[in-house]
Amino acid sequence: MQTIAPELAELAALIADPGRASILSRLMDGRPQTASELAQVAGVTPQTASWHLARLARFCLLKVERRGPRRLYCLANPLVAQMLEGMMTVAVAGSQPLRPPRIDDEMRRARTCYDHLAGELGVAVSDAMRERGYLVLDHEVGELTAAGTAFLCSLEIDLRPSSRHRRALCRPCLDWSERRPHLAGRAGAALADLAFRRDWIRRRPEGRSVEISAAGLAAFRTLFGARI
Amino acid sequence: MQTIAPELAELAALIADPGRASILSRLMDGRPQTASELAQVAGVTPQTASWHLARLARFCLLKVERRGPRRLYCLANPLVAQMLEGMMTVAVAGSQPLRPPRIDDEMRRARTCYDHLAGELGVAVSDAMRERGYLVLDHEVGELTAAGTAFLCSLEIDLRPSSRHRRALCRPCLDWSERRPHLAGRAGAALADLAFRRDWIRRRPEGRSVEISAAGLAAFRTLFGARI
DNA sequence: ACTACGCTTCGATCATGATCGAAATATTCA
DNA sequence: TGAATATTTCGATCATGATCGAAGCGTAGT
Repeated sequence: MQTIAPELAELAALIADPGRASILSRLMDGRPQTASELAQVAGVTPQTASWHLARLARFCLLKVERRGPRRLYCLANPLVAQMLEGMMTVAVAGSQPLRPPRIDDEMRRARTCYDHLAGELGVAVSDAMRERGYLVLDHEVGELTAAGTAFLCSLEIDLRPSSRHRRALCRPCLDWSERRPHLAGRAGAALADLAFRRDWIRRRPEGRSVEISAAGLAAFRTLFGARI
Repeated sequence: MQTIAPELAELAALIADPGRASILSRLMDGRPQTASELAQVAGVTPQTASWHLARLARFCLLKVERRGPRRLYCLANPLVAQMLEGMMTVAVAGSQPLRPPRIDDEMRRARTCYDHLAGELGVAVSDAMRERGYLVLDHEVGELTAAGTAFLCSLEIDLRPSSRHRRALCRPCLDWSERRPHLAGRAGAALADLAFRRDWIRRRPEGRSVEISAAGLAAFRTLFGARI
């Protein structure tokens, strides 16, 4: 019986190293990062990181872009991000009984998940939108209502599909720190984009977590009705 | 920065062994199987398989049910199946350039993917339903149209949600052998269930692949318009 | 209670691959 | 062209975990 089990094992082995897992996890913030930065994140020397990055890129998990003397790495495509999403969801569930849930507070509070909001912020915004009837969001399925579409349009959020790749408008993404679904898909990405543009949230120099500005806190509370 | 990278790596390491990958891949057919069967699939001795199974079960990737002197193992929950789906999709894409795509012919022809149809059959049926306007199916998003709902109802397919877990009615699952999406979710599961009940397809004693009966071939062609 | 069978635990062996120092390569800027 | 910096390649070392034989355990049937 020929199956894809060998390929599956090969892929898993690629993620099974703590250093590479850290790199992939870090790249889930969607921003291209240099080999040196990723070496630091992984807690290994640059030459070791280089070896890890080469393996990940050879398997097309990573895309590399040469910018001057440095190389910027990022996840190869949304499929990889979605796969990691799924694995993280199972990972926290599976390792739960043994390990105390030691998650960085800033990370839990607010972060980006590839291209959309996650953490308490992401879940709170999604919950609020659901309560207002803008959204139907489940562990497996998500749908933006007419009212929700109108609401997002009133915020000048562009929900038109990109020409390149067709993407789901609205889909759930299981938040691994909150263990509840939050909004992902084009709508989630557009919302995060808006939040950055209006300076509601700012990327912290270190890590995937984001800082909620005072204006952002007010906006999420009043505009969305988020309890945060 | 505390992340879930360690847990992610731990989970990946669990799948990274060829034997365990074979076991997980095999269990994707949705049927509980004994430790001995799985040992044979993995190509290892029973005591080695036992060790693998214990590790998988400890991480809650597998559920075990004691039936007499033997133990039946199956995937712990649909989340695990969906994660493996995602990994397989990336795995075939990533390892493609190097490896010749040596996939078992029967497997490619028709198989089950956890609870729905896959392979040429699964894709052909999904394509046909799409062409008839029953279905909108994309790499990321799926929707059953009113006509599609009516069609499935006319086949006496029960689309009511199960009380236990809410599940998506209609979602795409990327077929790793065909590299195209096929129908999954409650609708896909119900359709596969119907196909088994009407003896359109039969499980082969060995492996995950299914055999299409003569009646099945006729049914898929005439009822669905599938080119298969 | 005894036997048969499926499965698991223990112990020892062995192979794969992660790591880093040292050195080479590539790119930009002066 | 030469210096500075980022990154990769090479080589040697070392640790983790996969494997199977042997033995132990638990369940079902006689």
